[in-house]
Amino acid sequence: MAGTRARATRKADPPTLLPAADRPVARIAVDMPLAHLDRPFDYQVPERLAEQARPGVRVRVRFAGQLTDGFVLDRVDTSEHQGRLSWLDRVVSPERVLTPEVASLARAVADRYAGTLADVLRLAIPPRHAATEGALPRGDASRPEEGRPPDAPLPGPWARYPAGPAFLAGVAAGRPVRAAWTALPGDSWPREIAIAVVAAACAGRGALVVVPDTRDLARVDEALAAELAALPPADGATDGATAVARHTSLTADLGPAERYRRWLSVLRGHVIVAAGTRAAMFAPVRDLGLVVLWDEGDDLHAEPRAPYPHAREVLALRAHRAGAAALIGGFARTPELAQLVNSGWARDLVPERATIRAVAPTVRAAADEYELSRDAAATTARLPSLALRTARAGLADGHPVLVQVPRRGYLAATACARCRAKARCATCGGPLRVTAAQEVPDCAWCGALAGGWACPDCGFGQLRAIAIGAARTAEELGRAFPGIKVRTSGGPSVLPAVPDEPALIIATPGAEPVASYAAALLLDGWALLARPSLRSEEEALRRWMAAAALVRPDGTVLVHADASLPVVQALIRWDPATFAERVLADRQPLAFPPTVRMASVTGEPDAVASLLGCLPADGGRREVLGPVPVEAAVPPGEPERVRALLRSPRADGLALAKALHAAQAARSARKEGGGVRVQLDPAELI
DNA sequence: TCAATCCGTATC
DNA sequence: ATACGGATTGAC
Repeated sequence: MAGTRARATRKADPPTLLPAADRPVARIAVDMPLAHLDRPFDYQVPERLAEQARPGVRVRVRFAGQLTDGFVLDRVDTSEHQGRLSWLDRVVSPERVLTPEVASLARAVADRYAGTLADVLRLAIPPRHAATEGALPRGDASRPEEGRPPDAPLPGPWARYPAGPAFLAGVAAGRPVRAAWTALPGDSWPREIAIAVVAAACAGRGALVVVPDTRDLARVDEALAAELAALPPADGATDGATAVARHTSLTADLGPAERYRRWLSVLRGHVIVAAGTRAAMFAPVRDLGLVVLWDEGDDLHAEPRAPYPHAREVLALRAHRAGAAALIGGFARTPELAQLVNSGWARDLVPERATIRAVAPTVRAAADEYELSRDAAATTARLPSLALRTARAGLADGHPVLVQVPRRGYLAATACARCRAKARCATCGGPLRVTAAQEVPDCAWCGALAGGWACPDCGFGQLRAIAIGAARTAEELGRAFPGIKVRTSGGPSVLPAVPDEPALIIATPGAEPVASYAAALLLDGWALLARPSLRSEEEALRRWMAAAALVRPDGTVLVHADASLPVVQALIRWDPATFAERVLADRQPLAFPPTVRMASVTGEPDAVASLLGCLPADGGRREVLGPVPVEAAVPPGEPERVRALLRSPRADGLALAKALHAAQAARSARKEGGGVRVQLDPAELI
């Protein structure tokens, strides 16, 4: 002993430490978001932790000389590792927070998005709150199937969809039926979701509902409470609270204690249904039988933290792996969902035309382009007379009238100065942009200069920048309708609902108060369509339909856009599914997502170049566009940023993600600095 | 000849 | 990240 005293830095393991008799090796997912360390590490389980160190528990381990958090993935007999194993330092809590289902889902999500398991686990598992863990009743709740299984729910509002009853029966039978749902206008969608959830509960399975925001969540929550309360309590229920409280809602804005309490009640099986916003997509619902995604086109479903997973993708992956049913939809539809239908993964769940005619308002389009283009700041001239007449008639009916105004501040894009077709790069199809710094427009994707551009539609040779005029609409309308109450909803102050009385309700998209409107005016639709985004059309349609869905069946919707445009036709016909299919078909020959897999690499020029240089060779099917400078203004002193796009066939998506992961691993192993952001399926490709 | 420092590499 | 090992440098 005395001989080793001099080696003060050496950590002397107490000689009393003995390995566990049973499976003495723990495989640990260490909380270390470095790409080259994204794999399990083995540790020796000391005897004293033999019982506690079960798969799924949080632990502390000594990793690279410092104590780090981690999760036990597995307990095994032996390790493949050549060197000596460290001892597991501490089991933080006996709670098995990482279930096998979520562990393997998180791994799949990391692989899909070129991210690390550690990053995904941080999104999936909320921070621990020790006091809450102790306060909540321990152990498993009784399973619903202990009693007589309740009768499958009656289709109710689902009978309005030809495929509705069959879908519901499939869910109730525990089959992995998957639907791409186009919801009928009106306010019955929360109840439709709740009924599908009840069907899953009848099969003794859990359900998970993800919605974009807390407003939608409140409505789903209410519907779930009503529909689940109607279920007979399970006969075998051991405590009254368990039998009644069958669902919970999860949002990020709850405090840490309440957030963890509700999440634990899902984990422990006290509730079998969870509804929530984005982060709930990883909720450890037991026996998952159904996942639901509402308003699948809302960009809130895209997680802004690495590795930037999208709720649609995660829930589809999850349903697939768990053998659960899936209900994905909204009023509108994205080409991504159309792709899921095309590939055969999901089946259409859409209403028939006769039903739509009966419940959807009449939609009319008024372009008034000439008037608008002459002077965007003109006052009442901005409101076509038809709009004023529509509003007046609606108010006379004794109901509120909704006015949807796009938000300000959209980026400048370019279009043909004559026919207004969006200007695209001749080389790769990306959008053209004009910056103050240069006279010749260039492509935002590949950087190719577009000197001598000519419009492919009309042959005109001049571009114009597109920007949106001020939205002084509320003021103008107030003047046009003296004596009528004008209320606004949007930005920081969102009205959840308004009473059924004559009033003008001015709202930005997504902030429309729930009401039974006599009419809706969808202003500046042409400007929404001119946004420099690949998604401008589908996004415009989504916003229009969300507003139009609040209008009474005998009401009128007036959209401020050219009626001959397919996207406007889709609104008039209330047929977002066909439109999404068409958008998808249009993107095929252009090699645009989602018909191809795209990834973006953003960061300082050197870092992006080095990452691209680290990419392993591929079979030549991968394409690199750029890098080009990022358009966004750089604060003084900040380094310039560039972006490269990678494009590959869909079938090579996993290989693309793997290559990007490998490139990041090579860079992080070499300690190369400079933040590089790697994003698969980037939301905006401007 | 020894110690202080640098660089590269592994992290169970 | 950080910590360690091996190589390198520099002072006695």
